[in-house]
Amino acid sequence: MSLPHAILTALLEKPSSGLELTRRFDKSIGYFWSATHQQIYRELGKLEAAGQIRTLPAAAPTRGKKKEYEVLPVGRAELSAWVARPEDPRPLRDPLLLRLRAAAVVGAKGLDAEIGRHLALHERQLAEYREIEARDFPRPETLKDSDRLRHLVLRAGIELETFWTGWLTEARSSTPE
Amino acid sequence: MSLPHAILTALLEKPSSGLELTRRFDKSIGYFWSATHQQIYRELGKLEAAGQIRTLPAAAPTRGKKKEYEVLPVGRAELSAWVARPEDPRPLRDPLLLRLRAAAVVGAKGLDAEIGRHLALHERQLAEYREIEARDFPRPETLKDSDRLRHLVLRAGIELETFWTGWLTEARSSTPE
DNA sequence: CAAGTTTATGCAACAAGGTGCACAAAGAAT
DNA sequence: ATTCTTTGTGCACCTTGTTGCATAAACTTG
Repeated sequence: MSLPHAILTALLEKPSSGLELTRRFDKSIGYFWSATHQQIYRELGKLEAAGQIRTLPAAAPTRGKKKEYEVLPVGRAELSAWVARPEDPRPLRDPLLLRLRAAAVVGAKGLDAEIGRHLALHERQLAEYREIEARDFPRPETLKDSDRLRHLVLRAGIELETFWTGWLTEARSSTPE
Repeated sequence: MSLPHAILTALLEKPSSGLELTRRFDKSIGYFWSATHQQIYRELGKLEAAGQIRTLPAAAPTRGKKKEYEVLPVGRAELSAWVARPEDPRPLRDPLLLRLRAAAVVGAKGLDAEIGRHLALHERQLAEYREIEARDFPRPETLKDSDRLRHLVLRAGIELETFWTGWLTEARSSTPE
């Protein structure tokens, strides 16, 4: 139930078309809530039908059939209410941890390669987050409220990737075979 | 694509019926791959049709009676192959981080209560993991391979919950309103 | 032993996410 | 000017996960 709220947030930051949203999801909100373009188009249709967003007909800049959406007051109210709505954290669901557990039963043959591969991926993600932090939040103690929240979210990403790289390094050195 | 492998792992540790699996998922494998009983029954049917598991002879076919399953060699081979099969980590998907992001746009009213609630939940989970560690792995340096892998998985859980409690504590103290 | 509870299996329907493909228009290449 | 590519929207279908309900046997209790 979070995709519509992710879209509302993105549209409030800047009115956009479906494809623009898809691209912006790839680099900002998508870091912690990814979505394909089909998901986004479908959801835009639902949100429009529900009266939470509408298309901006006048603002079409030459591109073919492009449709730009903006958030209506009802949509903003819904998002605002959702921010405070109780919702339990999702239980952890990680295939790699499951694989270690399986390896404890059938043997860890070939697992070390996968661990190394994941380690490299997480190291890259961590580096990317750190670049964003250096670029967008050079002076964390002087942020206004909204930017402090954004920085907090980024910190979560950084700390999570830090955990993974550390844990995977440990795992690699202690995996049999 | 991980549920069948979770079930194969659980069945290799101990042949079980559907309901027994459901209960065991609630406390061990379910910590990092949860599943409802309907998911499990459906998957057991598929695995049996695929010839990876079979019912133990003693069981009767009709409704209401217990059916015990065990893993066949084909199933074990599939699980073993899956352990080494490349599979990228899933992108992070966390509604609470999304809510902070939304709060940066529409205001953080009521968010602090949710953060406090999540903090309590994660603290409880962390305490539970630590109890399991103290009970099952009192001397981590003397473990055999299979137990070292299980301990590694538990460590991941502990470190993840440690991250969340720390991050949420920080978030609570720096959330406006 | 009749009635209710617990244990155990399973179907139907739905919601959410994801893959593949179709189609239409604008711009670039030959 | 015709083909090719890119941009942009969207449908159809499939898998995974969840909710609610149905059914049947076994155990419990007055």
